[in-house]
Amino acid sequence: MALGWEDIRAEVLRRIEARHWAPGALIPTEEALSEELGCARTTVNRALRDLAAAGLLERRRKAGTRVALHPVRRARFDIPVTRLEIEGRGQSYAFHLIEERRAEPPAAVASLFRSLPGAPLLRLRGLHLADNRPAIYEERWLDPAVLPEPAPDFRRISPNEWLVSHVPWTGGDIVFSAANASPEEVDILGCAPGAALFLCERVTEAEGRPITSVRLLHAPGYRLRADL
Amino acid sequence: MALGWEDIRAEVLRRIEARHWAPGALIPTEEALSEELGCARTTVNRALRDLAAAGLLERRRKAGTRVALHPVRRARFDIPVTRLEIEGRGQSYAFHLIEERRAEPPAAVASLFRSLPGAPLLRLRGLHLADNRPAIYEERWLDPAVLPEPAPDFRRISPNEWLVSHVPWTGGDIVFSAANASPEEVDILGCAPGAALFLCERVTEAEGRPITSVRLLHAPGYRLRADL
DNA sequence: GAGTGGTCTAGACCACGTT
DNA sequence: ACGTGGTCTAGACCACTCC
Repeated sequence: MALGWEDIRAEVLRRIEARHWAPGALIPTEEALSEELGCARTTVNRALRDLAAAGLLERRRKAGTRVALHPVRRARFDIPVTRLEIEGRGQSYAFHLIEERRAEPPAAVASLFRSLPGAPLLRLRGLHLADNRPAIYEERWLDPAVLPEPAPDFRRISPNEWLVSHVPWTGGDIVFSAANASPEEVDILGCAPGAALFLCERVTEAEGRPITSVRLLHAPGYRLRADL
Repeated sequence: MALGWEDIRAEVLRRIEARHWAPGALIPTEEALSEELGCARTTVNRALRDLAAAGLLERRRKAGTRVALHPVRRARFDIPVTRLEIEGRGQSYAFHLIEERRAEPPAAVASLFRSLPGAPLLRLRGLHLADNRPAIYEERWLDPAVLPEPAPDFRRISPNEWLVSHVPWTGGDIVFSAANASPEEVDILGCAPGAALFLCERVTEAEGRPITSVRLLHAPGYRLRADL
């Protein structure tokens, strides 16, 4: 015998899909299921917890466990270091620093960082190359407080890679959208005028404080893959 | 006392961020940690399993647990039913069916569905409206085997919503990209010629077999938000 | 108040993969 | 071969929340 929690999960999933338990309906308690299926309640708990995390069940103490009425498709994807993403496609990687200077950020960025007037941020612009062709154009604002003395040489290591391996992050936001290439971006990325570019805007935080905000413009043809 | 697994996770996270355990370094075994921190090994296991799922640790039997060398940013987002997504923004929702017919799919789709020649799929095209303005143009191929008799009326309920609440899914793929609007899409979405559109291509499977493949073109201005 | 899920414990066995 | 993580068990207590 020896039923594992994955077996229990499979059985519960089967009953949901067979509409043995209808959407919105209450399913038996963990204890009842553990008796029926012949395993410990802990094992049932593990299985139901997993299905709830996947969005198929809704659980509340005392109220019990229900089959989700509107099963949410919850997708996940990994955002690797840009260098590894490119090398993972079998291409060679290079980073070209376009600009590095201290500057007053625009109002929107300043309010995000809650930075004081007169305390400039670090402005970084650069280009990630795959097989020596432009792949991603990056515009970044960075809180200089996270930099050590002496500061890293961003001509040798991209801000992306340096940050990932030197500054512990605790969370952040990402927004994906599409944008037509501006004349300057056409120039930098070598794409057609007005080409549709995949845009990723990311704010990374550590301990509740924004560390860096970055705008990543991907050359035409970029695809972001995720699993359901 | 009564340390919970979240306390253990917090302590381990603290040591990683304080570089008490360097990236790539081996950390103590579950048993050693449980003794040091004064809890059961199960509790340590739960904490380390969670950190591994978040991409901060790498675990292998016998080899032990290491601090990830290149912490992967693992992002998650929910893909709700289109109607709920639009209504959630406080806008009114409507769906307009443009086309519904049986047809032989193009080769790429046919091979995906492993469908036999002479067994046509259902071709659906429609427009999701937010506040009576075009929001998402949808082109879909659907395996008619999943439809009941009589078939649902897709003029009243969008294929998206009907599928989510009637056909259990077990997995799938999503690919996001950016595309310039074609003349036909300009016409349907009422956008500028060549506008950059956010494109979502999704294949949904049940029990390892593709059920539906859909191409969703979002009107300009669409943003997909995710959490790190 | 009482029912249900959330978690902890201590011990045990097993699977895997490095050595 | 053997060390490490993966999991199961049985029992217990607690937290939340519905009634």
